Amino acid sequence: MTPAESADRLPRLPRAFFSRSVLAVAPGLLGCELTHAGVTVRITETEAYAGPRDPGSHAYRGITPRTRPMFGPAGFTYCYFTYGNHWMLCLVAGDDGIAESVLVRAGEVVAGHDLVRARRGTARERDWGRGPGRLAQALALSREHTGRDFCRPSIGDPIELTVVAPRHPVDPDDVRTGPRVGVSGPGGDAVAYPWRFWLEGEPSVSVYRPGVVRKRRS
DNA sequence: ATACCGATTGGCT
DNA sequence: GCCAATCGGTATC
Repeated sequence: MTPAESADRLPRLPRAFFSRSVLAVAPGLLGCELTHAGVTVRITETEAYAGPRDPGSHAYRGITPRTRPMFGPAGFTYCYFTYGNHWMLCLVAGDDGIAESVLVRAGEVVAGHDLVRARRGTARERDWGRGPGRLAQALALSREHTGRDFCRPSIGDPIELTVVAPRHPVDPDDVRTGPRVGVSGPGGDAVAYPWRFWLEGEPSVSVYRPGVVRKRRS
């Protein structure tokens, strides 16, 4: 079965799925299958970022050209570039005007192995989607994929990205939560923001790394 | 116009 | 475990 065929067996998750609170959407994406550019991954790790009141979010300082998709309706992508090398994939959640999004941090490659092998170079298979930068590279996502409607792609401007429900149900006992990875400042607070979600025992889940402590810019 | 920095990764010790 | 790479976005002057 080709990746496109497997993705087409199940309907896309509807916009209503993403229009809920990001704290429901982020864990709800675990086990779901994400397909883009010939590759399908099973999502194993996500993080929630919640609006201008969340100091760990890019939306904390208000709307900017880069973060604009986050302030729009659910069901759109927010892709951004960081550290001079890496693209990240976020899926916008919540209501229009509420800046919420889910960072897709890791996934297990379930289709399109040959494409991923070519895109990820010498990396071991376990590392193909282990971390948000690696995952975006496996899925061939970059600047042209931000701000795109993946629930109802517009005619003539297709984004070939689909998210479908888990092929096999996720056991709730396998879902773990903890502090977000690499978030500096108060947004990395393990008690106030335990907004990282992952599937226990999955080799593709990225390693935890605390954010660097630095004083908050005024 | 310029300085600072990051929701990371890969290579090396 | 440690650290350099690398550059666009954002803030600041």
